[in-house]
Amino acid sequence: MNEEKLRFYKSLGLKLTPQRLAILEYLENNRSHPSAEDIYNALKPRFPSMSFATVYNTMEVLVKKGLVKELSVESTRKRFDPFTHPHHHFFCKSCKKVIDVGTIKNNIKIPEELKDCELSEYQIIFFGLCPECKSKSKQ
Amino acid sequence: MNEEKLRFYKSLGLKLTPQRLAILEYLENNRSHPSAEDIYNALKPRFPSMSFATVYNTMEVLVKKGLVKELSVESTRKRFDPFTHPHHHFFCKSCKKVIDVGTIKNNIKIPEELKDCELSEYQIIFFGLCPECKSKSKQ
DNA sequence: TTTTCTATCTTAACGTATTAAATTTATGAG
DNA sequence: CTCATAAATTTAATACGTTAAGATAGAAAA
Repeated sequence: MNEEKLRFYKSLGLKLTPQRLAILEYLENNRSHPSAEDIYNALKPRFPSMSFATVYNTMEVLVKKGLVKELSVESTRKRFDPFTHPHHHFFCKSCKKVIDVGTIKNNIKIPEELKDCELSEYQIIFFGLCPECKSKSKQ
Repeated sequence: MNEEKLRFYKSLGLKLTPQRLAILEYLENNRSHPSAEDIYNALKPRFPSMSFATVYNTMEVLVKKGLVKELSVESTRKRFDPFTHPHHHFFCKSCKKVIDVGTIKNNIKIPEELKDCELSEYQIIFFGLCPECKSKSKQ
């Protein structure tokens, strides 16, 4: 990771521990949608003493800083999205894979019902079977 | 609950036990978005022996039959929606309340990325603070 | 009514997320 | 560079939501 990146993370008020740097590195240019366990497993080899608490703590900080988004595609566990540009998602009900979907052309109008709410964002989630699971289910 | 409703539920192949009838009755004309616990608490007074397993089992059946939808607004617990007409949702990050939003005028085009997927539905979820939590946060 | 079959209940286990306390570490001031 | 401090990590325990298995009860069918 280069100097500029390091300065950037520091400028956010983040203490740069080896574990955090490893998590940041893992997330950089990562277009998957890892669960806490995915992150934990990925870093375990390099940091055998690493705990889930560290993963959750770090991810909470990163979400607050806007460096990562939290997905609500599953109702049993958190999924994180390191790609923060506006986009949407598909969720495969069978294999739990998430597929990125570009922004939807027709821009959504803010519904009348929400005129007194403070809106921060919206997500569109498509549900179904990914190509692999689709063909498996037809056998 | 009237005869017609009973016949309808039976026609779906549902065995009509008192607990199920109570859950169905609770859901009828219910425009909230209960969690399993909400349902459990609502029925506990009438059915002190009722267990969570029964709630989950029944809801699973109802979701399969299409009488209830499962929402993915929270990543730590399930929320159910007994109102199955097409519509979308707002989720308050603070009090976890869900607000219904009518269908969005511009119909969403199926994204190119998903052309090989088998799509079953999509959800649009707005996130932010509901009017109450918004005013509280400004004090 | 008797039999069969399914739903329910209880209990326990599971996966995931969160918390508290004690220890260790990064950082900035001196 | 050393030290003091605040912050992060570790460990362990705990909370929460969900699911599974076996025993029981109850509804439907004959």
